[in-house]
Amino acid sequence: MRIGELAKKAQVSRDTIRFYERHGLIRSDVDEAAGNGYRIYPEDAAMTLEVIRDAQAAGLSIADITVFMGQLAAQTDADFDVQGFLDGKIAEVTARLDGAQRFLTLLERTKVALAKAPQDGLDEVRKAGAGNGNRTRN
Amino acid sequence: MRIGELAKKAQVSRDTIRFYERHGLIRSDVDEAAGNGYRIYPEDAAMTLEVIRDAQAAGLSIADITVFMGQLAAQTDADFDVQGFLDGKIAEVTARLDGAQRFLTLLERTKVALAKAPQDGLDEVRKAGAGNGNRTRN
DNA sequence: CAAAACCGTTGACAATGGTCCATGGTTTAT
DNA sequence: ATAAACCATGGACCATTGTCAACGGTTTTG
Repeated sequence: MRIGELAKKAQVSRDTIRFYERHGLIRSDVDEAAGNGYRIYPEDAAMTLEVIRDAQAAGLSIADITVFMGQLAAQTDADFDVQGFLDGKIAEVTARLDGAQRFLTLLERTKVALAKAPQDGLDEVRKAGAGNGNRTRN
Repeated sequence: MRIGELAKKAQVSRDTIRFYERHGLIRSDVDEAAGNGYRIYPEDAAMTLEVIRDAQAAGLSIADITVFMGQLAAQTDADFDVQGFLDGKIAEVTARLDGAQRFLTLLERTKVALAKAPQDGLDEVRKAGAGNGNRTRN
């Protein structure tokens, strides 16, 4: 499919797709049949873009995602510690997920407290504070 | 406490603290007693820094966090739709959390698959694809 | 067929979140 | 008392993640 269709399907801009492509996250081939220089993107590209979105939500950088995609595509690099890389990322993402979850709880508590007592009454929230959204460490 | 102590306690650089302060996320007062220009940070600043970390993990921008902190500090702004803001952020964070969770699942599946079949055998993972980490939409 | 919509490439621009450096003063440890 | 460690301020600098503009060609549509 052409870039415009993909962009619409995946809800990202054409420029973003090109940006990802420049960084090796997506690939396309020039349509040799039609002699225009147009590029054709594989069907699964839309799915790839979803994975990228999720990976970004998980806090991975473009560089990280590129590595991960490389492994998914079986670019077996020999002497690159995939398990190490994956373990590292799993740990990072888990930590980030915990933090995000904690913050979501705080947001929700704030909302309730603020709805209840429009002017004040946030002290409970403030006291509960940073911690305590199922915290384990500390 | 002084900036160095806070930095150590919260595991961020002094520069980062100053950066946050410039953006209104943290505040400090000049120590008037001691006539040096040194600044004193309140005890709860370390906790604030933890909240900031969590909020960032949840994908909020510094600007967003500033607004949120303002509300927590009861900077009641009148005619600012706090509930709307909170609802919006809760929705955003929830979505991000879902995406991150999905990606974490993918990471874990990849790890297992790759451990099992060092050379290939990623097709199962690839086929399961983007979706399917408890997805609701689509 | 003409206008509108699309495509490619290149390179500049921008916002975000920090980090680093220079300068000059203060405190603490030896 | 002197060096090492700390502090403040200001501004330059950096990577990341896109976005936009310009230019020229192609396809689609009315």
